[in-house]
Amino acid sequence: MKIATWNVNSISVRLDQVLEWISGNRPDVLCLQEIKCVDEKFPANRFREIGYESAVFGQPTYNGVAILSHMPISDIERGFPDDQEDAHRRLIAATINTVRVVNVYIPNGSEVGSDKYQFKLGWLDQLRKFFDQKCDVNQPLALCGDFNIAPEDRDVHDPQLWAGKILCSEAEREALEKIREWGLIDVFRKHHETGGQFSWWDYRAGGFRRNHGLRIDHLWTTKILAGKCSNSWIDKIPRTFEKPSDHAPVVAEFEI
DNA sequence: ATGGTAGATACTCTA
Repeated sequence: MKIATWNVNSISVRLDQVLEWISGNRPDVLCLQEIKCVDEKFPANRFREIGYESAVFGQPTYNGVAILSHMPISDIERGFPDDQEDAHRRLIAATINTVRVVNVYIPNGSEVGSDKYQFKLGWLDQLRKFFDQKCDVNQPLALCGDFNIAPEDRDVHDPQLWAGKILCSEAEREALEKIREWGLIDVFRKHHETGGQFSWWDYRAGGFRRNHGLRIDHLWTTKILAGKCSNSWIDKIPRTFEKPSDHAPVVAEFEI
């Protein structure tokens, strides 16, 4: 079973690239973030034409997440249980082939100390509570998405430059560590010890050309599923396309 | 210390 996650930064702009990538890679599950469209505008028919059904949780202009699969998608859950109607749409969960897939677009946080930073830390607390209340650590589960956090310095191209900055600050890393402590394993790190492997490069200042990136897109699984993970990698090829997303897909394969 | 780019929407906000 192959599971992938990709922040596409607008599904309407990136549709042809996503269709091409699916055709070339045939993931069983593809988690998308920042679709930036409402449910009615999501191109579900285009994915159905190539054999993929979708579960969508969109909103106008910002955020929005979706799960695609060519296997049956069941028990779809959208947002946190106590969300208000106007809450950011950043989480969708579903069960596919016995795996509970939790797809998240964790807030960016803007700048350390800002209101958006506080919102990010609060959202991470809510995510930990979501696992405590709604998920079973003894079952196969994958948390996938754009975490907007580089967990360690080896996930950062220039740790000194980024020290204490957004995506790398201590409080963000601690809040993410609390989620890991619920019972999740970074399956990319299970297969790759070395640093310098990134999933996001800023559009500005030639970030990709200079390899000035961060590893902020992740696939973390419960122990029972991590034990079956045969490989995980970041596919940098779509980042070389014309008009790319600023993120590359992250993939993991499981022997189930 | 600052600016650089991209996307959606509406002349600005978010990343």
